[in-house]
Parts: sequence; structure tokens; C-alpha cells
Amino acid sequence: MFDKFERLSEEKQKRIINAVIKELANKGYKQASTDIIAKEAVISKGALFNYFNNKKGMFRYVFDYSVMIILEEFYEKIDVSKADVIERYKDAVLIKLELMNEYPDIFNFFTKVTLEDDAEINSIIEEKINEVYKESFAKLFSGLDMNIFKEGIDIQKAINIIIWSLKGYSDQLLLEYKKTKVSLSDIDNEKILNELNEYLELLKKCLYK
Amino acid sequence: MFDKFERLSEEKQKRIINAVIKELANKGYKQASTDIIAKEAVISKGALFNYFNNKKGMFRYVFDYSVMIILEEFYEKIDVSKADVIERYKDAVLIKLELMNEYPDIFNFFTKVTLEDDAEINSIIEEKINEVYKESFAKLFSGLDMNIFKEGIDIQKAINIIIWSLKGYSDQLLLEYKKTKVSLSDIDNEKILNELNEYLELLKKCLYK
Amino acid sequence: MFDKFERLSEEKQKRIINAVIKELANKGYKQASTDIIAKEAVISKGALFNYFNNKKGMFRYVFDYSVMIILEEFYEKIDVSKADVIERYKDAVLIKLELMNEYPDIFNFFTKVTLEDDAEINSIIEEKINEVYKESFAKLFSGLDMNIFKEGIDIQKAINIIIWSLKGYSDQLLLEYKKTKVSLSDIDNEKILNELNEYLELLKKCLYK
Amino acid sequence: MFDKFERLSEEKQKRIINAVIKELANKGYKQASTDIIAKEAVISKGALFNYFNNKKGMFRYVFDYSVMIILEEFYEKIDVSKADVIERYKDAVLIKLELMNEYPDIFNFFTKVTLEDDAEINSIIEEKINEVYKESFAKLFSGLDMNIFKEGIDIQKAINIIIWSLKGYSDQLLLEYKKTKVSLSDIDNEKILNELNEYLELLKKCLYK
DNA sequence: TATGAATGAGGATTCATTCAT
DNA sequence: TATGAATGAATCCTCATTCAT
Repeated sequence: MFDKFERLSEEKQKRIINAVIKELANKGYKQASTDIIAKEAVISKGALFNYFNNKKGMFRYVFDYSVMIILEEFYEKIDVSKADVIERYKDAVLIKLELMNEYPDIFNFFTKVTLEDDAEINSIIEEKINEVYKESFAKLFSGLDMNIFKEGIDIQKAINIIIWSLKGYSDQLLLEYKKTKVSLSDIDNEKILNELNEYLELLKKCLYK
Repeated sequence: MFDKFERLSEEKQKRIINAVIKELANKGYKQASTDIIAKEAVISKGALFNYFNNKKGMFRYVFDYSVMIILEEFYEKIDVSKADVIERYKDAVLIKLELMNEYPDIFNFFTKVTLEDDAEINSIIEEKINEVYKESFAKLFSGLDMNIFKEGIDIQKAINIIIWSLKGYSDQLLLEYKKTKVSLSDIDNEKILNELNEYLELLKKCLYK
Repeated sequence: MFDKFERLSEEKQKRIINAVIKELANKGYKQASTDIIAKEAVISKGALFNYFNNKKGMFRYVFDYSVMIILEEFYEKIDVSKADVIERYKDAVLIKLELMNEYPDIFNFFTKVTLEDDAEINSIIEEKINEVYKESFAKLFSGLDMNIFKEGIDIQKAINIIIWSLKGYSDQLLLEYKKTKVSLSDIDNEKILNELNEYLELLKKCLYK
Repeated sequence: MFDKFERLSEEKQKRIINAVIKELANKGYKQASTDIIAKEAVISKGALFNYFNNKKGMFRYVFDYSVMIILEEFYEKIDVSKADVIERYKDAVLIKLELMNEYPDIFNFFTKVTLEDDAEINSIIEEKINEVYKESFAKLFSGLDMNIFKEGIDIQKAINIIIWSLKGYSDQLLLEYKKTKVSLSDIDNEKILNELNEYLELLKKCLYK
């Protein structure tokens, strides 16, 4: 399918992929300009269409690539030997924040992607999510110790509350940093970690034996 | 400013507003087509520009309108005499779900609007949010009984966990209905209310005296 | 033809005519906006088209009107008893400058009109010029004493040189005032009259006995 | 700036430039249609905007081009060794008439251009005039013998009368040819030259020693 | 007779995609 | 294989003219 592209030197592939992701992250699919992408990648517009056939193909390629990159890095970093639910999810959230810092364009791209209105683009996205979902879900849940919860508590509900709280906290964090236009890398980690831990201690006191 | 528009028959105003909101909800600001809006509203393109001067004006008008509609309905429905934090927020979420059911296009429009690229559009949005925020915030918090929480619990953190959990639950609900393409109005209300109450009972047991 | 218009009160006719001339003077025929004219005249756009049928009719009416006004004023002011060619033409130029000061919009309108590209508009203009030309030409030449020129001089050529010099001088004057954005009414008359007289003395010395 | 355009074949450049000048000469800036220009030049509308970015850029390019062409031809033809004022200006006028015959669209364009309403267009024009004025002025005046005038004559005034007379004569000529719709190239040169010389002899007899 | 809302063709500009070189 | 010029449909917006009230 994209063998023409993959026969290019790795350096050129990276340059092109980064240019595509950057423009998609900035503008979303429809408003992304192939002209700007070609310029940013320092290749001709014709080449872009040779490699990916059309804009949709280009999207499909870099979306698959982006998902792959993030999952690989995530799997590498997550410690599946921790049995404590809260600690495992806390790690997951912190890794996500780290990765957002390392690959900001990819995450902006993912955010933009959630609201695309093109039917074909949406099916590409959905397809990928279905493909990836089960595997990563299993990874996140494997080997957790469910006996840690208090008697009489609905474990699935408790886990959801934990996940939603962590998501709520990190979303709030990102909103603040977006508002103040401070990069994630400028985060005062200690203060945030402390605050996060306080939330998690509260949840532990509530939910754990 | 928009007096030409407001001199139209109410029926026509509604038809136009709905057409604009629908297109904005589907495509976002930049990709929304004034051509399609005019066709959907069964008016000429020229008329659209007579009423709103330009696309930005059109956006401004229906955005203000949408915010007003939703807030009015919300204020009418929310019961500010309930002092129980969880019950108050549960009501807020249920009202939001009801309104999403009643005005699905407006909520899709609001969702799309969060990711607009256009600087002027963003400032229109921000301006409105600033105008509206304090008032509605006060409404949601006024008269709450904060003594209900267990001793030693950080009240702000507890409230955040409640809010995030409610948001998490309703987001999950919406995702499910979006996936199965079932309208919110087809919700089996009893089942959902039961499930929601279970979550809230869990939180009460954890956080309340 | 335009009886509907002419049945209006004189005050209203004036208001409308002035609005039309002003817009035509500013923008030329094609770019003149009937909307702006209606607003300036404080009448409805529909009325404008009732009075003049269409934009062309409107043009025809105010062009005829403008030519009539200027000619009437000119004939009233020109002293046909002066037999001296140079003095007669000097008067004509000075009267023209006076009228430009009194009716600046009309003269700007006339200037714009010379470069219209609409075929029908051009034929309206040409028609009027042909109608008016002979009469005013006769007025300007009647009763001149041609014996004043030196023997052996081609009188028609001498007259042309006089006319062209006067035109050159007044054009230069207008250009200066346009450049410095000073209104004609702010002209330092004495200085200009002196300079003009010096030109005319030179011509008299050359051409007269 | 316009390198994309200048990389085209000379034939295509000419075709496009001529189409642009023709439309601008006919309609003026605002009313000129890029659609018609593209059709006349037998290129796509998109191409036009690739070459010149926008309508203003297109104007700027062909205006600069036109000024350059005319000045080059003029400088090539004017004989600066003639010291006689009248002969020098006579040459200038004859060259102008020749060039009007050779490049009628350019001169119509220049005429239209004097009455443009658009502020940016006017500043482009003024800028160019300022750039070109001094140089061409110097060319026209350099090496003239001012001792040829009679004693007691104001030389500047005499020169102005010469210039205005020449301008008057050539304007009259052009008006006649415009009226009879005869092209300048059909001019009976001998008759005109004789008449022009008679005017100039009259001026010489008046003004020269 | 007067109004001004409605129309729709026409205007400048953009951009994914093609294709000759 | 790589290039980038060329295309033309689609975009927002304007305005003379019409016509129901």
C-alpha cells in the first residue's frame, strides 16, 4: 500500500511524517494544506501524492503511525508488575503526561481527530480504535489485585471512579497549562505530584481496605 | 446589530437558526458552508448576509442564542434548594442529558466550538464564557451544605471527585449511545438512574458523614 | 419619462439629486451603490427605482440636470459684451473655477464620467454633449473682435493657443490643490490672478497688435 | 515576488500581460474581471492567482511593466542632442503619439488609472510616479538652450505655454480620432505634421529671438 | 405610492489533485 | 521517480432589481 513511501530513507520518512502530523495537529484534516505539508517536509507536492495516493491515504498512514508510536512507548514504560489499581492508573496518567510532553503534535492531532466530520476519516479512526482497544485494555488490567477494595464495594464502579478522577485531574491540569500557555515541560512536578497523591490518598481511604 | 434578522417571523428565525446550528454542529465554523445553510433554511444566500452581515456575525448570533437557550432552560430546571452536593450535581448532569436530548445540535455545536482555529471566533467564544461563567458557577454552588463531608476530608477535592465521576459516567453513556447510534431519547431511564444512583451511593458512603 | 420624480416636492428632489451626484462623483457609474444613494437621500431603495426605473435612468436624469445647472450658471455669469478674446476666455476659466468651488460634486461627477466603460452610459453622455455643444460654443465666440490679432497670424490657431494655455494653467492649479488637499475656496485669489495675468500679458504681447 | 510568472515562456507571459492590460484599460481596476482576463489569456483562473497572488499583485505587475515599456521606448526614441525647446517637445509629443499607436491598451490603462478609487492602488501608482518622475523630467530638460527666448520673456512661462499648446493639440487630435473611431495608425501624417508645424512656427515667432 | 426584504448571478480567492516534463 | 504548474469546483460576499405588503 505505502511501499513507495517506506522505501524512502528513514530520515526523509521522519521529516514527512512530522510535517504531516504537525499540520494535521494545527488544522485538522479538512483544513490541513498539502501545500504547507510539502513545504515543511521539503519535498514536492507531487511526491506527497505519489507516496500516499491522496490526502486520505496520508491521514491513514500517519494516524496508524502515531497510534503505534504512542502505544509502543506506553507499553515500554508501564510497569505491569504493580498490582495496586490506583498506583497502576496513576502511572498510566503520568506516562500519558510525559508522552504529551514528548509528542505534543501527536496528542494535538489525536484531540483534533475526535471531532472530524468526514465519514471516511471517522471510519479510519474507529477501525483503528477497535483494532487497538482490547489489547491495550488487557495490558492495563492484567495482574491487578482486586482484593484490595473494601468488602461490599462494587469493584468495577470503584475502578471507574478512580479512572474518572484521574482523567478529571489531568484534564484540569492540561486546561490550566493551555490557558497560561505554559508548556507541559515547565510543569512544577513536585507540586503536581503532591496534589495528585492527595487525591489518590483520599480515594484509597475511601475504597481500599 | 441583528435587527433585520429579528424583524423576521419567529418561524423563519427558527428555521434559519436551526439550519445554521446544524451546519456548524456538523462541520465547525470554517468548513460550514453558507450555501448549504441557505439551502437548508430555504432562503437565498443574499438573505443570510443581509441578516448577519457576514459568516462571523452569523456565528456570533447563533452562539449567543444557543448559550442563552441552554442557560435559560438549565436555570429553570435546576433546583437550588437542594443542599446535598451530590444530589445537586446529579440533578445538573441529568438536566444536561435531558437538554442534550432536546437540543442535540446545540450540544454538538458546543463540542465542535471548543477546537476552532480562527482567532476571532475564539475570542467571541471566550468573551461569552467570561460573561456567563461567574453567574452560572454561583448558581451551581449556592446554598450547598459543606458540613455533610466526613471530618478530615479536603472538601474541594471531594467535590472534584464527585464532579469528575459524574462527568465520567455521563461521557461514557454518551459514547455508548453514539456508538450504537441510539438516540438519547431511547434511553432506558430506569436502568441508567439505578446505575447512576449506585455510583453516587458509593461516593456518599465514602465521603459523607 | 421622469414625471413621477418631478411630482415630488422640490426639497425632496434636491435631496435625491444631491445624493445621486455625490455617489456618482465618488465612485463612478458602475461602482455607485443604489443602497448608499437611498440611505443618503433618506428614501427607500424601491422609491429610487420607482422614480428613475433603473440605475441608467437615474444616471441620465442627474447628468442632464447637472449639465443644465452648470450651463445656466455659466451663461448667467459670462459677460458676452467683452470683445477681447483673451479677456473673454479668462472670464470663462475664472467662472469655471468659481463653479467648481460651488458645485464640487458635479465637477467630480463630470470628471469620472469621461472614463465610463458602459456603452449605453457613453451614448447618453455623447448625446448630451452633441446637444449642448453648438449653443455654448456660439455663446463663447459671439461678438469677439478678431481684428485685435497681429497681421499674418492664423487667428484660429492663436485662439487655440490661448485656450490651451488657459486650460493648462487651470489644470495645473487644480492638480496642485488636489495634491495639497486644499479646497478651491481656500485659494489665495490675488496671487493666482496675478500669475494668470502674467501668462495672458505674455500671450497678448505675442499675438495682439 | 513574481518569479513564478517570470519563469513562464515569453509567449505566455505576453499573452497574459496583454490580457490583463486590455481588461484594466477597458474597465479600470475594480471592475476588471479576473474571469475575463483568464479566459482572454487562455489560462485557468487558478493560474492567474498562482502567478500574481491576488488582483492587487496582478495590477502592480502590469503597471510596473507598462511604465517600464513606455519609458524604455521613449528614452530610446527621444533625441537629447536637440537644444531647441520647441523641437524637443515636438519630438516628445510625436513619440507619444507613435507609442499610443503602438500600445493603445497601455495608454488607455494609464488614463483609467488616474481615477482609481482604491487607496492601495493609488499608493502603488503614486509610488511608481515618484520613482520615475525625476529621471524622466531631467531627460526631457537636459541640454536645452534657454537663450533662444526673446529678452524680457519669463522663460518658465514661455515653456509652459509651449507644453500646454502641444498637449492641447495632441488631445484635440486624439479626441477627433476617438470620435471618428479611426485608429491613430490611419493618421494622414503629412497633414498633421504640417498643421503642428504651423502652430510651432507661430509660437517660435512669438517667443524666440 | 412607498417600503425594504429577497433574489441570484457574478466577483475574488483557495486548494486537492493531475500530469507533462 | 520527482517536480511544481495548471486546473476548476467550491468558498464567502456584493448589489441591481423585483415585488408582496
